[in-house]
Amino acid sequence: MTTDYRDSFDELERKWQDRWERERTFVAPRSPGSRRFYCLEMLPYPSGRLHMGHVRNYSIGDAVARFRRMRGDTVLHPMGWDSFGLPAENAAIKHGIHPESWTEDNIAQMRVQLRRLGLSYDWDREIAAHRPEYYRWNQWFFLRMLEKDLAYRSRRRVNWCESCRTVLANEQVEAGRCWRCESVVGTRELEQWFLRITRYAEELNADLETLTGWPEKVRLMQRNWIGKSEGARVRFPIVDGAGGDSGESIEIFTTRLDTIHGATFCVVAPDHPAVRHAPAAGPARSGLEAFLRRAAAREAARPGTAPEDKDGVDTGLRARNPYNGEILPVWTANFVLMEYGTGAIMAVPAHDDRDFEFATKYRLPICQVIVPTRDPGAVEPAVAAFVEDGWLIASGRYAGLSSAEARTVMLRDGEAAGFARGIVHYRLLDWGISRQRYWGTPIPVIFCDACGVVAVPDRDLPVLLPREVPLTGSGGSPLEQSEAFVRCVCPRCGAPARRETDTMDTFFDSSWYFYRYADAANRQAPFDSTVAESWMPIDLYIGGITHATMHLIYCRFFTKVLRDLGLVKFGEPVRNLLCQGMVLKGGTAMSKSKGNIVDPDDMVRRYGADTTRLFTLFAAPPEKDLEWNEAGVEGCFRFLDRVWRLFTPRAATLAAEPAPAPGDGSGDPRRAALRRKVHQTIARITVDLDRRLHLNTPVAALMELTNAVQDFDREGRPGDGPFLKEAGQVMALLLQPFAPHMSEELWALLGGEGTVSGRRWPEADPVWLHEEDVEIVVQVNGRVRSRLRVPAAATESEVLALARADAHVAGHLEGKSIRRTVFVPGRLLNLVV
RNA sequence: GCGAAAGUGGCGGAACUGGCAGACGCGCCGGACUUAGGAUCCGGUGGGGCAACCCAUGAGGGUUCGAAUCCCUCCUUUCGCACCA
Repeated sequence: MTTDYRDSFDELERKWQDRWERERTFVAPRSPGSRRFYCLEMLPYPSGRLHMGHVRNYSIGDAVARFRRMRGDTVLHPMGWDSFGLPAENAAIKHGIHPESWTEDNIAQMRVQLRRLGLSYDWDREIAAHRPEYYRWNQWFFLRMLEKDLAYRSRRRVNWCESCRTVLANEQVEAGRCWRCESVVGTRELEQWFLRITRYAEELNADLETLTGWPEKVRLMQRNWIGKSEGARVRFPIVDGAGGDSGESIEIFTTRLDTIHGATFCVVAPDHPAVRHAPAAGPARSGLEAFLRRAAAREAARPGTAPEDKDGVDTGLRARNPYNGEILPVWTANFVLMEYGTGAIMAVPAHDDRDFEFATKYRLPICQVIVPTRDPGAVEPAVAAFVEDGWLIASGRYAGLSSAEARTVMLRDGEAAGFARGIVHYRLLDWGISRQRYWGTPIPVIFCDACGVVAVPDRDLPVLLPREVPLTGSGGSPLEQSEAFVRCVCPRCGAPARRETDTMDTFFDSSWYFYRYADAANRQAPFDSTVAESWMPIDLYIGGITHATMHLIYCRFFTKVLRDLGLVKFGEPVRNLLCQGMVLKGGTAMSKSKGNIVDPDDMVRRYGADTTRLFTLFAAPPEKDLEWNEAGVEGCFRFLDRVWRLFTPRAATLAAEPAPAPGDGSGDPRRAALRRKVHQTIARITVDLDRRLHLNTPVAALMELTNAVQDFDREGRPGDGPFLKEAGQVMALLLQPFAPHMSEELWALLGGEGTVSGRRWPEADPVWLHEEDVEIVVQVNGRVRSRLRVPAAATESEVLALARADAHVAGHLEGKSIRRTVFVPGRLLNLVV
């Protein structure tokens, strides 16, 4: 007796989940053999509830992991928790729960949810960032970086989010707003710990070239973020009223040294030191002060955003262009930023859009020195800046050179004369990791009045986060309130000392966690190098695009540091990166405030894990956004239901049938067609998973196969058993990546040996892959006129003869002569008349 | 503004290196079985004539025997960056 799929999926899915766990099916060995596959999904923050974005992410990863396992790879597929961070602390403040219990409760809940989805994780390797056995290694890495001068302390103006009451790294400020709470970010001057990621700027940029398994989009975003620009610094001496050197100078940064003869003024940032040296008296003075007030007011109103209009004023200072001796006025204006380059520029209105706009507004001279062709006729007056490279004119002895040549030659001359210096500039800034919050890794340093900043010795790690700390959400670092934590003795001199009370940015935690998975139980070291190297780099890393310039730059940086510490031999942690799209409902991302959340538990309860997973894979290709559609979920459920009804009522009978021999059925067109479909489906799905990472088309192929079996079965005949059995067993095997529970159940019912999870992926029998008869499309002048069934091996002349005889074709050939024929064997014949 | 990606039925999406456009699913229409059906099964489903043909992959042009696919121009959408010198 059989039951409805609707009544049995829950029990069935739980049964297989229990069995996988009991048999430790997905536990990976300590080190893999030659064929390994590290399949990783970005670790979640334990918010307490899984959302559909997680389900999609993990369904994609699980499909790949299960497929690779069946293909014979030793697969590492772990899961863990990015469990430090602000929400736990906020929950503690709001509800009076300790962040630790809040976090652990959430983890427990989410683990249950993940298990119910039947994801093939090796839970033995589970990690959680907030546990001392994990974060002690954060501290250990920090100390290594301190030794290498990769971590340093500096007083700086930093981004400050008032709402989160903490510092933000540059990467965490998006258009002037906090990446987490979206409130406007201000600045504060604070002593902070920084990681010298800029030391790796060049390598981080150059190695992007080697990341061929990454989406172009992410590489581009990183390239922009690193912002490499090659140029020169040039010193412009400040001259006094008589034209003599004042002894002062301003240094400008330019990437277009070739245009320097066209400089007609200089511009410094409003907060540039030179502004303070502007003449103290004279009519210009009041204008300057008014401008500085305007700039300050604008900055206070909308910090960190670009002003709407260019605004500036002549400082009264004069500078000499060292390349041609020309005396230029020095302006200060709101479009020049102190944070970039030297905070000062030479303005070349003829060849820079911003300079052009500014010069036009203030009627400053525009002087053309680059022309688009080597040999221009008359030079037209500029109506817009010509910003491309070209050839130099009006540039003294450099006239006639190309822009590129000129940059090289002029830099060399300027360096020889001592007023220019070639530099490579990066937009990337050092990573500020200090956070004035409780729920994070304590930074392992001690301040001693006598010895200064002292590193906590390795033997004293971990520096434990004290449990009882008042959390109010206001004031400085919460750890300052814990006397027992703060007071310590200096490890160097033994005098009373104070501990650092800031904690680490949680992005530190997630920058290396994938190494820990490789050797999660290690108590002596963050990981054993040999073991980690046997699994790393990650073969496929799956997550959202949101981390393109944060996590994914930090973790590349970290791996380069680990390499330089001698812990690993490679410099890039991720071979292939898949950025999956978002899950939308009604065209926008699901969110509580919009009230358009679809609860994964609800879906699993109503349709089961298989259906829920199947839908997330089927409804859209992985990298595109997916619109949640309940009717589509029903469709996936119906598909599984159909598979169920097709095979389970007679599973016992089929189980007793023999498998068809390799050539069986070839004499019977109906049976041959089914076997062909079965084997073609194997081939198709294998290619899609193996080479293209397409997950929606394999599901479609499985549906087609089901339809074919249904059609075959409609006119069932005695002796069909072996053929149905083959189809059912192949179906069971191919379903494993997409609907693993149904896969196992079907396999078991059809008398399959062992479990599908423990079996090899099926091989398509080449005999059934090629069709004996193929349909050839006959075109006349590129338009389809007929279709012919011919033997696969038919030659051009044979097909041509058949085509001429075809009534449809003949009608279009009447009264015309064939000028040319194009024949694609097995595909098409095009007659050009 | 700069840069990137993408535009295919009513909808989600197929179409490997240029070779049958619309696989598969949803929705819709018709039918069967039914007391009933939002279950299941069968048939149909890009548009126009409804027959043989014509028109269709954002718009326009080009290359080609042949273009959703390659090239050019434009439009739209999404994303990223946004005075980066």
